[in-house]
Amino acid sequence: MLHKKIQNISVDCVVFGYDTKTKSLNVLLIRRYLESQDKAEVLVDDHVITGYHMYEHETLDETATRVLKELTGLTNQYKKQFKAFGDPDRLTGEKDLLWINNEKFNHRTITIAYYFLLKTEEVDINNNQYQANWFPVKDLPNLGFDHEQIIMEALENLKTKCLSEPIIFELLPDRFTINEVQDVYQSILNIELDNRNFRRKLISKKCIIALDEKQTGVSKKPSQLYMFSKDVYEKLFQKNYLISI
Amino acid sequence: MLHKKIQNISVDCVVFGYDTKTKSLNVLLIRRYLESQDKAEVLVDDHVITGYHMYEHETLDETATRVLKELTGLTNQYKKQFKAFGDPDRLTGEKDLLWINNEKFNHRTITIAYYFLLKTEEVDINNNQYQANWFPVKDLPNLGFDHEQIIMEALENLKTKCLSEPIIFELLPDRFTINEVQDVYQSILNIELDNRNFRRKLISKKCIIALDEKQTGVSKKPSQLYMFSKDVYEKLFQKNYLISI
DNA sequence: ACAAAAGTGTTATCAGTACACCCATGC
DNA sequence: GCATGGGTGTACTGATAACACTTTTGT
Repeated sequence: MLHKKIQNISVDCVVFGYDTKTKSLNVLLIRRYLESQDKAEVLVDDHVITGYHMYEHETLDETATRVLKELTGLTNQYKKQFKAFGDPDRLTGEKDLLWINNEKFNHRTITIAYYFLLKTEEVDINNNQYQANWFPVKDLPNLGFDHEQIIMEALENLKTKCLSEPIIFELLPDRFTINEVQDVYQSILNIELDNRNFRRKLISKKCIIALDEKQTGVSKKPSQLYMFSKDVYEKLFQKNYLISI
Repeated sequence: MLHKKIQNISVDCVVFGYDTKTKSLNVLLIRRYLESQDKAEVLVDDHVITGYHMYEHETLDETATRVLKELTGLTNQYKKQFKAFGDPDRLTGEKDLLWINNEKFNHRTITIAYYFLLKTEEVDINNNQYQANWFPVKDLPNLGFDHEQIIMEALENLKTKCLSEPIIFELLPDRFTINEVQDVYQSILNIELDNRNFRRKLISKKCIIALDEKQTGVSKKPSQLYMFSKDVYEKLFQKNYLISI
């Protein structure tokens, strides 16, 4: 009883990570692979985001947290419920039908979609059963179900939200350089920023704290490291009601 | 088959309207009333927002549109899906249980919540079966289920959204005064704005068009009427990526 | 010494804020 | 003629945007 699935409700999770090396915003996808019964033919071989049915006893947030933990082992990551997807035809692609029949899924399932922001280096993708891999949002592979749409809407929401809340730091290591922050903004928003102006603006914030440390192991001028203090941010936060329609 | 209910999924609609007379942001609520079988006792007498089960063949947006139409007769109103509510205990208040048992509802129902923005004067609340009435968001009556939470989260979303999109005009008549717009912002955001600055800012926008008309039937200086041109707005729109964390 | 990325300053323009009085109308 | 809300102008301040060169390090 306690772990009874709700057959027609699932939670799907778009997991965002940022790769500082390639300066790419990535999504964690799992492989969807199905052979015919005689193993002569590959019926389905593409990718999906991670998700699972809701259990009777869970809140939506708990389901999302459980799904992320199962994939990455991580808990306490930034998460945001951003939209429910419930079109009657959202699972009716040819390969989706093959997959659903094989897995005995409900054809009429609505999904509550979350996105997570996490530090790529905290995830060991080789250490899980799902053949999970990072893919750049700018170059996604073939995706099953309506998952491309879900990822794109997650990204839209993230674009808006990163402008007004300091969630960008969820994607970076605890100690980061100013240029890394700029790179993440540029990757998410798909724009170019002026380095001097950006640097001045960011450093002027009290919640961005310069550390007594520089980068090591780089073959160039090592850059100053900073941290973000959520504590300071929350103490100084005041909502501004700037109407800009 | 076509109209088969999905028993554990509903769409609930927070209907916002603005009363220019009382300068109040209102929510349209329906009465929830239940007597005991011998009619000797009133078991439930409070209010809820409007909602209904999703049908198998519908998208979520279609369900929301249908629910609004049934309550108000209106279609084509601004609507926004803003959150799903799925706590296991969201329908477990004492009166909620009485109500659910009487209506044969599913105890474990998740709801996808929408809010609508509409022009109060377009709704005839006397002309429907639900005993619907407007209530100020600042002075809500007792609400059933988790509907107070749903309304409050809808309001939070509306607060954020009205700062960056011209949705405020959905709440006003087609022809409005600048001061009316200011009043709506003040009601939604619960702040005071400087009239001169607000007026200058609004009039400077090309999508706000002065009409060759003034108010009539007022016992004071009649004010200039304006309209909002969605057309002009969309032509001139450009996203600004102002990072303000 | 060279390559590679880090870091730095000034100016012009625009937007936001604060603030108090006169105006036009209906009664 | 008076009560009511409508409408107006200016000066200050802070933020944004545009723009090119020097510095520091590892190799």
